[in-house]
This record gives sequence, structure tokens and C-alpha cells, in this order.
Amino acid sequence: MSNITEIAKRAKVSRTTVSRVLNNHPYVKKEKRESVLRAIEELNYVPNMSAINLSKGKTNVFGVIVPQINHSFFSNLIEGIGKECNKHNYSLLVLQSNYDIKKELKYFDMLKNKVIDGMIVGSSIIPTNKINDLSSSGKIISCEYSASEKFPRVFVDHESGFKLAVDHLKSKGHQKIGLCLGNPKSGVGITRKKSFFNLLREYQLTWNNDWYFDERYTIYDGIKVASKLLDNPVRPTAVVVGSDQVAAGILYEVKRRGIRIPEDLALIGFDDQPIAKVLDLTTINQPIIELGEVAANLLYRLVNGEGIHADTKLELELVERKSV
Amino acid sequence: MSNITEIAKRAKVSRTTVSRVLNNHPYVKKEKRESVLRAIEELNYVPNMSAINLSKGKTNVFGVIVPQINHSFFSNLIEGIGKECNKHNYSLLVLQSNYDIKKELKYFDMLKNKVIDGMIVGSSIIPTNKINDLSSSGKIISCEYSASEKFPRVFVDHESGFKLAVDHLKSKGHQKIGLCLGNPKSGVGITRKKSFFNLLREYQLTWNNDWYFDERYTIYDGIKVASKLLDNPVRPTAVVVGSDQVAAGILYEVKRRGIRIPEDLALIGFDDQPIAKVLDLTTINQPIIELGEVAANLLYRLVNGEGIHADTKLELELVERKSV
DNA sequence: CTGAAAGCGCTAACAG
DNA sequence: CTGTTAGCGCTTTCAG
Repeated sequence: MSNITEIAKRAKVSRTTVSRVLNNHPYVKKEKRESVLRAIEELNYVPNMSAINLSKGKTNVFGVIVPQINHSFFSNLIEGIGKECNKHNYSLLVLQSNYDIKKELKYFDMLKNKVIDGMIVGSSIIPTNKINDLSSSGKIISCEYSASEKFPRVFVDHESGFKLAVDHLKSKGHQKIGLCLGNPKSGVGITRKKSFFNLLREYQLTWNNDWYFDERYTIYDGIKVASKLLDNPVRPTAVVVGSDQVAAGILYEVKRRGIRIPEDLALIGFDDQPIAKVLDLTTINQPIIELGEVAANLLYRLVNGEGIHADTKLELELVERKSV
Repeated sequence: MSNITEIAKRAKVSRTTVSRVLNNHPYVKKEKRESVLRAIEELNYVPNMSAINLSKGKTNVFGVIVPQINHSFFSNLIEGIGKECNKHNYSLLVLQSNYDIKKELKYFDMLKNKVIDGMIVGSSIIPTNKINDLSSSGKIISCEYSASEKFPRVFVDHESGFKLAVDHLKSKGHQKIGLCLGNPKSGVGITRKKSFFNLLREYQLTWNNDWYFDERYTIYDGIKVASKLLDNPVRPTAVVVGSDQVAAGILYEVKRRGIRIPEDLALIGFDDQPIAKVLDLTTINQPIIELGEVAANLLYRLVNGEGIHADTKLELELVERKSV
């Protein structure tokens, strides 16, 4: 494999000139440039990135830490990050931790080691006090709301997501709105529940404890929820459901009983999963790919010396279909 | 950031000795070793990988080319590759091509550029004649059956997978079987198509060109396929579908129209995705994570000079549920 | 516009 | 066991 010296010899110029041509510098006489280009062609020359990296002190590689890859949130996040990296000619090292703290720490060393120019933390379990030290390792962006404030974060605004749903129902005249959640104790669950009941109070909506369900995760759970809902003489006119799967189950059972959607019961799901599209379910979508893109863009700007905001919130979006 | 020279000075030894300590060479006097270790500690020294890479002529990084990441096949593949890389202390560069041939070629340059020590091709659309040239670029493993024989391949035995599906249908008495594929020009697509039509001939099954569909990827596509299928007076009694997503769409629409599954139409999907479980869809499962692991393992051995078999086949398995 | 020279930080053959 | 020396391949002043 040829190197810059051979090119220089063959083109009868100095290595410096070759380097200039390679880096598209101005101020190289046309003939010399062409001569170099010819030599490059003839010798089938390819630059050695390790040498360039060493010389320039950077690698044009970003890393992203995720516990696993085959998980819809993370694979979408990586997709977004990858896209944005592509735009700026960065490569992406995918660092899979399985939530193993040792691995995570090893990955952060890559910043110091100059393996990567910057790191995006998809999710990490390194405790806050330790992670603060890490911030000196290099440029870091976190995608977790709960992350240390030591480095810039970008995350989805779950609170406003529920507001979006309730506001939409309210605007359609609904005053009796039920709620169906997944795990009420998870971070997202707590936020959602709190957010919903705040709105309930604020808007002075009618409420009935029979309209609340949690620990519902599957289509089948949805079917059972629908039964309970319909067998109760006092019904809400709409239900906010924390998952499209569950909403699909509710929708299925409700329709099976000949009750019309949205006229008799309106339904709003979460996540815009494929099934929501099929069932024409109105839902709230989290822009995960965009989350990745924004994170990578911020990192790019950070690495290239631009100032960036400490926190970036992404809004969720209402996908209007036919269940409301 | 300190370097090896500073360590050497502080520890009052030569840079070579420092390097030896760093690389765990034997034959370093205990005191010197400790002295070096102390200096490293005190100066907070971290090796610079670019320099090591340049010097050693390798990077301990593998690359994997995939069209996209947020796709169950590829995210599982990457998951498997990542796991195996972790074992051998390799990092993984995820190269997203969107099936853009220029990008793919650029990625292959990374081999020559010494950015990566080896490449795993998840899927690629570079034509065979061109890809043959590539084989001189470096160590390559392909996960596509259709790939050039110039480099070792590891793949799921799609041929036998389709045989599994068709045999199963045939054993249930089906003689009119339709086919619905994704990208018919991808490696997998070509193989599947060929395999299917070979079986068709071999088993002398009835065939009708209206029973063939391709470029179908989503649930939504599935719904449209179902419409076409049902609106046609001449129907197959079963359909082999290259993706559970699409099969789910078909199943949904078929049921919506009051047609029974499997009595009126049998359906067999591919990939055993979660939705297949929910819908009780009979499907063919591919060991994709294992595929990734095997590919990475082969590449590792290839890069480290071990001889490996040219081709490795992984068997698929039939997951029997209620759609056949 | 061009080239000489001094790195970037680390490894490894060789001689002792 | 240890140090000297010569690279690895490219970039970047600096002086002309």
C-alpha cells in the first residue's frame, strides 16, 4: 500500500505539496496538482486514517452508549444519530453496555483515548457523582432527563405529551375522560399520572375512580379494560391510553360490541406504533429518531466549538386519525 | 494530556520500558514497572489510540454495513455482532447506507483507510462484479447468501426456510400458495423468490401471477395486499409472507372482511416478531442474533489469521401457531 | 506557490 | 532485563 512519500517521489514534488492536494488547499500550481492526482491514481493511493487522526488529534467518530440495540427506542435513537453523523461526515461507534457499569466506564475512556471525539449517552446507570468526573473526559451529550446537569441533555417532554392528549379531547367537547396507564411507578408513569390529574383539576373535568386503570400492557389487557368500562353504567366519553397496544384492544372490544368510535367513545393512544396506523387510532408520537438527530447535531456543534443550550426538550406530537 | 515520554522521564526509564509496561511484556524489573505505574497514575496518563493504531497498523474496530438500523433484522444482527465484538475487545462501527451505493463504496474504503480491521456486510446492493474488486480491500464477511463467493458468507438458510414454510402448508393440504416479499432485488429477496418457485415446480403446485407481491414492508402494505388478494376471484388457499409485519396486515384485513384464518386462507410469516405472537401467526424464525455473533466471530478469526470455512449456514425454525 | 523540518504518540528490531 | 534507534503516515509551521 502506497504512502504519501511515494506519491511525492512519483509526482516529483514534496510530501507537503501532496498533503496540500489531498486537503484541497488553494495555492498549488495546476500542473503540480494534476501531477499529484495522476500519481495518486496510478499508485492506487489511499490515505491512512490512523496517521491523519494522530496528526490532527481527532478521529471524526462519535460513540453512543446504549444498554442494547434490538429495542425499539434505542434502535430508533441510533438510526437518528447515524443519519445526522452521516451528514457531517462522522462515523458512529455503537457501544452496547447491557447496563454493565464497568463496560460503561470503559466506553467513556474512549474519549480520553481519542478513539472518539464525542459521546452520546443513550442510557447509563453510572451514578451521578461518578458521572460528574466523567464530564472532564470530553464532549458528552445525554439523552436522559435524569442525567447529571454537568452535560447538555436532550429529551422528550412527557408532561406536555399528556397535555396534548387531554387538550385535544377537551377541544372536541369531552368532559368525562378516563385514564389507562402501564406501570404507574416508572419514571414516565409517575410523570404521566401527575400530569393527567393536574389537568383534570385545572380544567375541572368530571371524574370517577372507575375510569382509572393501570398495569395494562397488552392488547388483551385492553379488551378487559373495555369490558369493565362498558359494563359500568357511568361511562366516560373518552379515554387516554398510555399505549397503542392497549388502546387497540379497547378499540377492538368496543367495536365488537357495536359501540361507535369516536361518537360513543373516543380513544387516544401513545407511541404511534404500526398497529395505530392500521386501526386509525389517534395517538401521541414520540420523535425518537429526531431525538437522535438533535443529540448528534448538538454533539457536532459542541465538538466544533459552538455554544449550545444546556437542555433541549422535544415536543411530542399529536397524530390525528379517527378515534377522537 | 501526558504522553509516554513524560512518563518515561518521571519514572526515569526509557520510553521503550514504558511501552513494555503498558503492553504487559514480561522481562521488566519489578521496581521499574512499579515506578512506571506510579508515574502513569500521577500524571493521569491515558494512551492515545490513534498513535497505537498507526504504529500497529490496526484499530481493533470492525464495521457493519446495514441499510438502516431501526429494522428488526438489522438491529438484532447488530446486537449479535456487538456482543461478539465485546468478547474480543473489538469496537463496532455501524455504517448506515440507506442502500445508497455511493455510501456503501465509501464505507468499504474504510478498510483501505485502516479505519476498520474488518467489515461485516449486513446487506448491500453493490453489484457482484464491483464487489469482487472490493475483496482486495480487506477482510470481509457477508451475511448475504447472494454475496460474491470471493469472501466468506454466513447466512440463514433461506432456501430451507422457505422449504419449511411451503412443506408445512403442503402437509396441510394446500396446493394454491401465494407469495409476498419485501425487496425482490436484495440478496435475501432473490434467494427467497428462487427458492419458492423451485418448490412450486418441484411440488407441481398451482400458480397464478396475481398471487405474487413484492416491495411490501409494512402492516399497511399488508392490508393492501389482502384487498387485492380478496378482490380477485381466483384466490390461493395460503400465502407465504416474507415479513410478520406484512402478514399481520393481511391477517387484519382478511379477518375484517369476515374471512376465516386458517380455514379460508392460511398465512405464514417470517421472523417471529412480537406481533406474530399476539396475532397467533405461524411464522419462520431466523436466529438473527446468533447470525451476528457467528459473523463477528468468523471475522475475528479471519482478521487474526485463522482459516475459516467459506460458508456457514444457520438453520431456521418453524414456529407453529394458528394461522395455518 | 513550494519544500525542509519538526512533530503527533507509540511500537519494535536490535544490540547490549 | 533495558535503552537506542528507526520507523508508522500525515500535517503544519516557517522560511523562502
